[in-house]
Amino acid sequence: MIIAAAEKPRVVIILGPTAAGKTRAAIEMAPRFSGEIISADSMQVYRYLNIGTAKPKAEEQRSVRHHLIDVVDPDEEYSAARFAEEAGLCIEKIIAQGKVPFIVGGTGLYIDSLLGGLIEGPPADPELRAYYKRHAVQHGSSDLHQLLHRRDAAAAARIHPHDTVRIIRALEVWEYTGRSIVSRQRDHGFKEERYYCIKIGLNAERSHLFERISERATRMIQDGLIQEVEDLLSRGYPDRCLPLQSFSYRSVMEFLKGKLSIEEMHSIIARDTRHYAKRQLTWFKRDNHIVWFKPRESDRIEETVRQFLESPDTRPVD
RNA sequence: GGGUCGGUAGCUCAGUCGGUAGAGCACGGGACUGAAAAUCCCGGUGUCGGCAGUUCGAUUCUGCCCUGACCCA
Repeated sequence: MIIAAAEKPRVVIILGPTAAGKTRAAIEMAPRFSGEIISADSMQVYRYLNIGTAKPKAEEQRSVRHHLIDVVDPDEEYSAARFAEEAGLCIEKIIAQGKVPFIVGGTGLYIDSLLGGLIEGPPADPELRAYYKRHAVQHGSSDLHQLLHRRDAAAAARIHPHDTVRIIRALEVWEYTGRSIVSRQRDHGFKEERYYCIKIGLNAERSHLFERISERATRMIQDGLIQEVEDLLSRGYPDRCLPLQSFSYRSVMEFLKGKLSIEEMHSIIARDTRHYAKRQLTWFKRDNHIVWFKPRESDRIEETVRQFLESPDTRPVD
């Protein structure tokens, strides 16, 4: 008896730095291939954060089915692991309907953990994290790094003494499993390959991208970003909660406290967004499976997606 | 017209008792495995306003010019 190898689910990924035109491209492409969109954006999962996260507008979300937008409240926790799990379920459902999943977003870690899985490890322990964070504030992050060094020297060697977030995660993994986070990372490398995918990268010339970022910041303010923040605060969400600490929102709160003029607020939002775009590009650059396009190259993108969807399931050669 | 204080990196400024200069931010590069729009690391990119003088050597001292702010007329 011959057992045919089960084909891996086919998914289309659209990724790239912020403001490169991913949303637009996705809304244009998905209907042509009877696709549904799964947002891979760590901020668009939050309800009520619409303008500042450049969430697709209501009518855009109606034109194509969207998933993993507005799934948690702003004071809830979300994580790469949860994303990978939920996005995986969405993919199953979409494929069961004979449709094509389009994963669209700029959160590189989310995309990689969906495609390649995360290392085995304990979930976040908020109390433990708060405890170590206090320690770092009182004694300095280097002191916390010393503590990690005593328990898990291999992890300490790979994590910078100032990188509090990673020091804490390494300690968390150590305490729950008694094993080093690095021994797990070493062989993992997001290599799992759960899906057969094409990665469409969207990017523009740096100067052009920066112009788009500045224009978008202007538009967000015109569209009512300040009101959005006031609404969030009046709903009772504390300004400390994670999504409100993200770049578009924290500057608005500084403005509301009178610490920034509106012009300063705009330029700081634009600056922080530029920095973010650069970090995203650094993340994506090391992935040589991405096929890069400029914004507005719909025809070429469509052609590439079509070839991928019609091709037999053979992995492209590196 | 006279006077005072300025002109140094993209911006704000420091500095050189004469040996061609350095901070913050911007900007560039990088890391990243359950916080990732988070967190962190590395990098100075320059006719020192212009021209002349003194000097072995001038961004630094002198003179003139240009230019900005302020003050007096």
